[in-house]
Formats: sequence, structure tokens, C-alpha cells
Amino acid sequence: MAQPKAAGELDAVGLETALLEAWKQENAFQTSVDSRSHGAPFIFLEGPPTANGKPGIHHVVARAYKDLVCRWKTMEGFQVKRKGGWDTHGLPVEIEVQKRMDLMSNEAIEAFGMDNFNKACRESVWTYETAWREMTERMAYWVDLDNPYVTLENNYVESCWWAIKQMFDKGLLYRGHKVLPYCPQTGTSYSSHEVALGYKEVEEPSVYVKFKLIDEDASILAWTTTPWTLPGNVGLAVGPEVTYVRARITEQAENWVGAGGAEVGETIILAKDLMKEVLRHKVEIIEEFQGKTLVGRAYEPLFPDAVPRNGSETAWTVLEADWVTTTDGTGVVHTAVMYGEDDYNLGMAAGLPAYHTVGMDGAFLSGTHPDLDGRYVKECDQTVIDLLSAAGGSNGKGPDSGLLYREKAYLHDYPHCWRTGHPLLYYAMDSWFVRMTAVKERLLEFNDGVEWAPDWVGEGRFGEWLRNVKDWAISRERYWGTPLPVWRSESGGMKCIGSIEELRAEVAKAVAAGIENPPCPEDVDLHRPIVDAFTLVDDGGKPMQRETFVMDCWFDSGCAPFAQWHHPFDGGETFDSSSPVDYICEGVDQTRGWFYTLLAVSTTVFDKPAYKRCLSLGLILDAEGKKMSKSKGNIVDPWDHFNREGADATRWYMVTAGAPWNPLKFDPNGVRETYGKMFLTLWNIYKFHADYAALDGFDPEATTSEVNERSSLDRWILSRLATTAKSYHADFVSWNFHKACRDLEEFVVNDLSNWYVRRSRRRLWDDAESKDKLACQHTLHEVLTTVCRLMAPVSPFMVDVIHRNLTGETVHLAAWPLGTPGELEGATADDWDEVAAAATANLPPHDTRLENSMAIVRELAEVGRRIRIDAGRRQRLPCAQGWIVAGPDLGEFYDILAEELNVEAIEVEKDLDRFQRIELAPNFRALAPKARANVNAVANEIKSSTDPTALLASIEAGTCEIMGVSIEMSDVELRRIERDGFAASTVQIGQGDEAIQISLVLDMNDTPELLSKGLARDITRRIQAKRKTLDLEIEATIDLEIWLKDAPELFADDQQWIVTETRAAAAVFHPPSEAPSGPSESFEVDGTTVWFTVA
RNA sequence: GCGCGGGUAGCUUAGUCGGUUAGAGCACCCGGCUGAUAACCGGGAGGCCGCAGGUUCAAGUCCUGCCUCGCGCACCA
Repeated sequence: MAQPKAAGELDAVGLETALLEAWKQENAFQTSVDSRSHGAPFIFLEGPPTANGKPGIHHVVARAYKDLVCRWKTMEGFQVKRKGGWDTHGLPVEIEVQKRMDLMSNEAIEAFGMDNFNKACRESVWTYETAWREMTERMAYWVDLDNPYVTLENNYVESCWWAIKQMFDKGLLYRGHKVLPYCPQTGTSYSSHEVALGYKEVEEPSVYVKFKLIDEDASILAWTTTPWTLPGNVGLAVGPEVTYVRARITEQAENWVGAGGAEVGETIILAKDLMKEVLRHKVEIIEEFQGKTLVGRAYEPLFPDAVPRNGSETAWTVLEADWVTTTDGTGVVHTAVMYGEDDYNLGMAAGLPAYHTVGMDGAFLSGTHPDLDGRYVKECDQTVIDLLSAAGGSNGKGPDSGLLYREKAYLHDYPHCWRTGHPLLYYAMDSWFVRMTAVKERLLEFNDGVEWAPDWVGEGRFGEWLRNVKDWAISRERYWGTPLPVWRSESGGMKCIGSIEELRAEVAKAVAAGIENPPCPEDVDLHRPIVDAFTLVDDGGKPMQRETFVMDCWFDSGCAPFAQWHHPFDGGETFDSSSPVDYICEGVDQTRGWFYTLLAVSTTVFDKPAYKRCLSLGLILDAEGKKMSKSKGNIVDPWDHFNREGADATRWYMVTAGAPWNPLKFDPNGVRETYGKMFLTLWNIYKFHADYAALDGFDPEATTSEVNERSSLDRWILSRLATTAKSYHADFVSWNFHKACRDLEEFVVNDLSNWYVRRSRRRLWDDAESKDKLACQHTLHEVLTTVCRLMAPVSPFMVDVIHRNLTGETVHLAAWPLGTPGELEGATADDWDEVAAAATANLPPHDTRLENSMAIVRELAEVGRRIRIDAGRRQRLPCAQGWIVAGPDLGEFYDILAEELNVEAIEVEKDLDRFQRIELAPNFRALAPKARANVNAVANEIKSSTDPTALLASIEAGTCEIMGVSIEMSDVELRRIERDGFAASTVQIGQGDEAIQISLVLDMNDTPELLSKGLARDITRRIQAKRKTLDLEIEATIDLEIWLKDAPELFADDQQWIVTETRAAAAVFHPPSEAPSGPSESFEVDGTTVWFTVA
């Protein structure tokens, strides 16, 4: 039923686009999943891309690896459902819209109307959906885009709310402060990811400030790069173990630059290590002591009215903090509670007053200082410096020299708003947190159970992150996102809403309590501002407003395992039976992103891991090794390659270019190379088989050919196929897809095309039916279908065309050649009966001896060419005799060898010494323990022996001793090398103990018969080339005329051979005296001139 | 600054437990082969294996330090 049709010329792009159409018609993806519906499930989870930018080549890479594993597992008989997904919330979407609509501040958005804005966001999300869908389809990433999960949909949001409520009920969700990078111009705090976009190197004034101790006439010196935080100072931190000094100024400084200074006799306290760097005055050290002795000492506030004490006993005293170092500054850290993370944490722990001196607009609050109130902090650096450097300092009660010791320009990277370019302020803000620190042990435990590829991402980078886990600041002061479903009353009453039903009930309750509310229908849209409008009541009957935050959009995607099914509102079974998922795969940049939030949500909500296997992909760089980014404009458009080399070559290139977790330098030339090398070769192999199969009406099912009756060449390629397939599979299992595919490519190009097909060509030319031809066709059929199946997960197009034509069935419904464990009774994605699985494999028999022998044959064929080049004997001139010296019996390959070497006869030379001499080389591994320090000297003795034969004899006799070391056979390696003066060459096959040296010797003597044959071959070759340039059909016949000059005799047999080979219907061989009268082709070979005409 | 991963030929890269002469592809040059393709074969040129030190009989491989690139964290007084 499956008689192959002839294959045409290759048009990769046409082939792929036509096949896409066929797949669509056949519903191929769904069919491939459904056909395994009885298989064990293998759960894949798609990490949702944000569809608010055009997809680039880096997206293709990630999708290629997702697809690869899913297709592979499907072929193994597992049922691999693949639901698509879209990440639709969050700042990237908002910013896209803000840019487009010129709404660059929160005020602008609110003036525009939050409902309008969110509507625009909702629409904006789908701007690039088509582009994504087209890319996804074109690259043949099989995923269900018709029923994706979408994070903005009500069902999805409702599941997120449910999850938040679980956290809330467990006490894992709390409201607190966090110091965040904040842009007063846009009124937005930024996530670390966004902050990273805006670092700029800037030079700013840094200041060394004297904090005057109350109970002593001395000052503690502290340093800051942000003078605007000084009015908020309420503490000084010292390292308890750090050594400090009390230093007295002994002399005025010379060449003082800038503001500040000190009087002779003033006492200054700072870290000993930093004294030289900081102090510009000559000083004497009065005392050295540890930081802890300073703790508790009180000092005078710099700006006495800026911050109220509010009963704090620790305010304006010295505190200890173990993170204080002496790498820069003075070893004393000025602490302004609200404007630094460390400061804030220290302030909370020590009970410092937590008051802002700066408003949300970035200006000093009124009451800070008359000269500062109401001014933008970044413009006040100089004013602060002036106030402090004035005699007595800002309050006039400091030392005569003022409170400023020095100012110094300081160059550093500082975060700036990547939208407005303004410097960001670290600012303590209200925020909601998930208490990740409470589940740290569980996170680590679950992570240990994950199979990471590569393992160091899990143990190293991700493990490190988890060991230092901090509470997750999960709220954002934004508009477009999953609203935080917590309502709060002024008295602190709180309620977390976990479903629409609950929301409606609470609204009803509030209405019943007399609070007006908008209607809350069953399909109420769970977005701002709609949900903001509901006022609920707390248990005491007090009105509660929603906390106006939205969730970090990473929280949304972290909920994907269950929210995609609308869990638990769908009944809960789907998630319960598909958790944790078996496989996820994303770029390594998701380590702290999705990989983390999946685990974080799963751990806090379900106390369970989220995934079992995680493939973490390396970054995609451009050909120069730079990260691909929109701003650099170096993004490669996947369509460039889809439309030129096709998706197959693009995908195969990506996988073979390096390990999946290594950064990939995407080189467009590499795709071209892959196309030419792998796919064109594969196609031509296929074409060779299919064309003759069609011509001969070959039907693999109607005929049979017993493998053990086939030629050794057939059995060899089948054995190579089995070997390659097994290592291919093993590499897949260990995530080494690159190795697997490189080896398979090597097999296809080298073994299959360059040897098997080349050697088999004549077998198929034969018009007559023969057992051998049938054997060859069955062999090609088996090898090609198996190669197609192996390649199908990586590059699904061409192999499907080939597989369909050869077998009548799509490769995507075919079984994995190494077995289908997923179909086994009781199998799971993690566990199956190995023996039963092996029985489902379908591979030809191994024959290691045959593989080894053929390796030698091929080596010898190459050696023959080398010998001829060295001896200056042309390839087509036959040699009478070739001798093989040593090596295993290659008798069954003599015909191949004779043809490859172009020799009349092959003989095995038993007398090794006739053509070979020996050399001895030391075996260091064996020799080193015996000879110890003398190993090199002993080795030299062995290497440089003038009579290796005699040396060998003495070693064999056990009487050899060099420098006191007795040498045995295991201490040396014996090498056989051709003797000088022969047209010969020696090769080594194999390594170590199994290595053998084989020499090939060619007889260089000419006879008239050989010269005639050689000439005939040269003439034939020229005529064949001519036939080709004339573009003749293979069956077409020609009329031939040949003239010769200075030629050896061309015997009748050889004339006839030329006639047969060139399909000459008529041939005239002119006598040596004649020369052509009309136009003709001519060439010269070894002094002979040949003219010929082809008609 | 801390952590992770790299640095091998002009480019892309392989290199196992430390072991003899560091292997391949692309590009380049020369030659060959081809009813066989953009393929293939032989040869050539091209390597301080990032630098320095150490361990060792022996280091691309192990150790230490440094330089450099990428990523992540912190950018912090």
C-alpha cells in the first residue's frame, strides 16, 4: 500500500508551508495528542509570554525546546496536552499604553480615567497576538492556542483571588513597609527588573558629617552619598567587631578643597582602617576600641526639628549592625529610616522613629528646615552642604568648624527612572508581602526534588536565591493587574475575598448594613476600578475600602498551574491530577521570575512543589555575543530564516549549536550551514531511494528481505543506526539534545550519505530485479524511517514528508524507535517497567564487529588516497596490487576496498616485517608508578631506542631493565609503521589497549593493461561530465567519437567499458594518427591528449 | 562588591579519570573525487588552551590569585 513516489527537487520553504496546510486540514496536532489518549499523562506547562511585543528568535528557541520534549514524549506514548497561555497584566502593558497615549504619570492616567486606561490595556494585549500565533504555527510549535489560559480573564483572576485568600487565611499575607526605588515624577515604585533598565553612572557630592556626641567633646564621622537623607537621620550604625579610633586633630590641613573642615584639637571617631583615606588633617590617635563600646551613645540631631522623637529611646544614638564594613565611608553608617532598606530594617528592629522628611512628590515636607521645606530633594544637595558646613551646623550648636568635615565627588551607578530619566529615590512605602521566610525550609525541600537541567541552576543560582529568600513584596501601586482582594477599614479590620460569590455576599451584607454599593453581578469584572467601588463592612460593621494595589504580575503567572483550569471552581480534579507538572522550560532569566513564583505560590497555597523537571535555557545573543534587545536593534527576525532555510533548519541549528543551557550566539550563517549539510543531504538520500523505489515499484510491505541475508554493507548501516539511535535517546534523557543531534547529523551525513549511499548507488542502477537491490531498498527504507522518527521532535517538517511518502503515515503518529513506555500498563511520567519498555523498541540488530571492521575499511580507503597523492599517482590509474598489513580479517570488504583503492587485487601480507617496522612508546599510566621521578628518563630511553625490535624482544623475554625499572609489555605501546621506501601508510584504529596499527601498501608498477584501464576511466569521467553539462536524461544514449595522442594502448575491453558506462549507442575510436577535424572537447592526462565529441 | 557560568585557530566549538602529537566544522589556499549535493576526500596554513603562580614524573584538565565577558544579586552607607 505504501509505494513511495518519486521525490522532486528540494524547496524547503514550499515543503513546510504546504505541510502546515495539510496538518491544519488533518488537525494533526490534536490527533497526535488524542491518539495517545490511553497513554500515561506527561504534564507540560506553558510559561505564558507577554504578547505586547513582536516575537524574536529568542522566543523561537524557547518554544523549540518546549516542543521538542513534548513531541518526544508523545512519540513515547505519553499523552502530552499542551494548553497555550498569555500573560496579559502588569507594567509592561501599562507602559506600552502610556507611551502610545502619552500618559506618562499617574496623574495623567487618573485624569484620563482608570476605566479608559485599563480598557486600552486590555485591547493592547492583543496587538501582537497575530504575530505570535503566526510565528508559533510557522515554527510548528504544537500548542493549543485556541483554548489558552489568559491571565486577564475573570476565571483566571478569580483563581488568583482564591489563592491569595489561602495565603491570607494561613497568615502568610501581611501589610508592611518596604523601601523601594521610587520615581516621584511618575509616582511609581519599580521592581528590580525595571530598576536594572535605568542604571546610570553619575557623579554626585558625597559628604563626611560630624555627629557631635552629647556626653563627650567628640564627633562621630559618617559618610553619605545622598545628602538629602541627612535631615531624616535618626541613628548611626557601627560594626560591633570593627576597630575604631579616637583621633585628635593636631595640625590644620593644607590645600583644603571644598566645604567643611575641622579645628585643631577637635576629636573625631571613625574606623581605624579608613582613617588614612578619610582624614585630611594630621591627627594623633588617642584610643583604639571596638564598635560595640560605642553602642548606646547619644548624639545631637543634625536637624533637630525634622523628625519627632515620639518616645523613642534609641533615636539619635549609636546602634550596632553586623553588615557595617570598612570597605568605604568611615565605618559608621548614617541611618535615615525611611530611605534605605538596611536603614529601615535596622530602624524597625531598634525602635527608631519612622517618619518621612520627604513627601511622595519628592519634596521635603514642611517642618524639615526653613531652607529646605517644599523643595525637590535632589536639588537640595548644596543647601544641605551649606547648612552643615556653616559654623555650628544647621542648628548653630555644633563645633565652630561646622558639622561638615569634607565633601567629595563620588562616581557611582545609580538607578534612574527608565521612563523619565530622573534619579529614583529609595523610599519606604506601604506594601503587601507574602511571608516567604516562613516557608523557606519547604521551598528548599521542594527544590531538592526538582530535576534541573543544568543541575547547577537548581543547586547553585536558584538554591542560593531560596536560601536567602525574603518576603515577597507582592503589591504594586498600579492600575492594570489582578486587584489585591483585601478590604480594610480605618480601624484596621480586614477581609480577604476569595471568589466572586464571596464578593457578592459581602457586598450584599454591606448593603444590608446600609452602605451604598454599585450592583455586583455574577459576571462582575474583577479589575480596577470596578472592584474599587465596592465598600464592604468589617466584623464590627465599619466600612472597608479595597486596598488599592494590584498584584505583581509574576504572581499571576505563578498561579498558572491551577488558575489555567479555574481551580478550584471547576471542581478541582483537573489540577489535582496534573500537579505537580512534569516539565517546564524557559530562559534562565526566569530563575528569579517564573521558576520562583511557581514554586512560591505552590508552596504557600498547596504546600507542594509546582514542577518536577525544569529546563533552564541560556540567553540568546547575537552573532557578536551581545544580548538581543529591542533597544540595541539586534533582534533577529525568525521569518528571515523561516522564509529562507525553513523552520526545520532553524530549529535543528538552535539545538545543535550548543548545550541548551549555554548562551547561544545566533549566527545566521549557521542556519544556512545546517540547511546545506543536514537537510539537503537528507533530502538527497531520500530522493535517491524514493526515485528508484518509485521506478521499481518497491513496496516495503509487499516484499521482505531477511536482515541476516543482506550484504555486510546493509548490516553495517543498520547496526550503525541502532548504535546511533541508542546514544541519541540516552542523550535526550540526560538533556544533552545538542550531543544527540550532532551525532545523528554525523550519522546521516557521514555514514549514510557518504558511505552507504555512495557505495550502494550501483546496486539500484541495475534494471533487473535482484535480491541485493531489494535488500538495499529495504535497508534504506528502514534507516530513513527511523532517522525521521528520531528527528521528528526536533525538526518536524521534512521528516514528515519523507515518512509519509515511505510509509503512508505521518511521523507524528509513529512510535519512538526506542520504545513507547507511555503506553505501558501502570506507567507514569516518572516510572515504568524498563524491560517491558525495551520490548517495544524497534531497532535493527547490533553488530559491533561489523562496525569496527567498516571503520577500518573506510580508514584504509582514505589512506589509499593519501598514498597516491604522496606518490604522485592519479586516482583513476589502477594499481595492480594492494597489501594490507596486520589488522582483522576484512575479506568480506575486499570488493569495496578494491574499488575504493582502485586496485586490481587485495592481499593480506602476513609477514608484518616485510613492509612494517616497529616503534615503542611508553605507556605513562603503567610506567609512572614504577619509575616515579625517573619516568621521563625511562620514557626517553624507550622512545629513542635505536633497535626497537631488539628492545621488544627483551621486554617479551622479561629481561628488560632500564634505570633499575623492569619493563613489561604493559608498560609500552607497540606501534607499527610502514618501512621507508614503499608507497605505504600506516593508520591507527581505536585507542588504548585495543588500538591496532594497519599498514596499506600499494604496488606502483604500471602495465599496459593498467594504463589502458586508467585511460578508459579518465575518458569516461570526462564524457559523463559532458553528459551532465548537456543536461541529458540518465537513460539517454549518445554518439561518441574519440581521438588519442601519445596514448598507451586502449584495449578493446576498455573501449567497450567506456561505451557501456557512457551509454554510447555508437562509438568511434580513431587510430592514433588521426586528429579531429571539427570542433571537439579535449583534455590531457599524464602526457596523453584526448579529444572527444558527444552527440 | 558577592554568587553562577564562560574565555581553546579569523569565526563557531569538542576535549572523558590529569597521560604521549589539543580534535572538528565554517572561511581561506592547493590537490583530488563526483551520473553525487550547496555534498565529499587528501593536504596546507592558522593554537602562549585569558594571564601569573602552585601541586605533579606529567596540567587545556586540579588548586590559588588576577584579567576579561555574560548573567543573577546587591549597588549599599
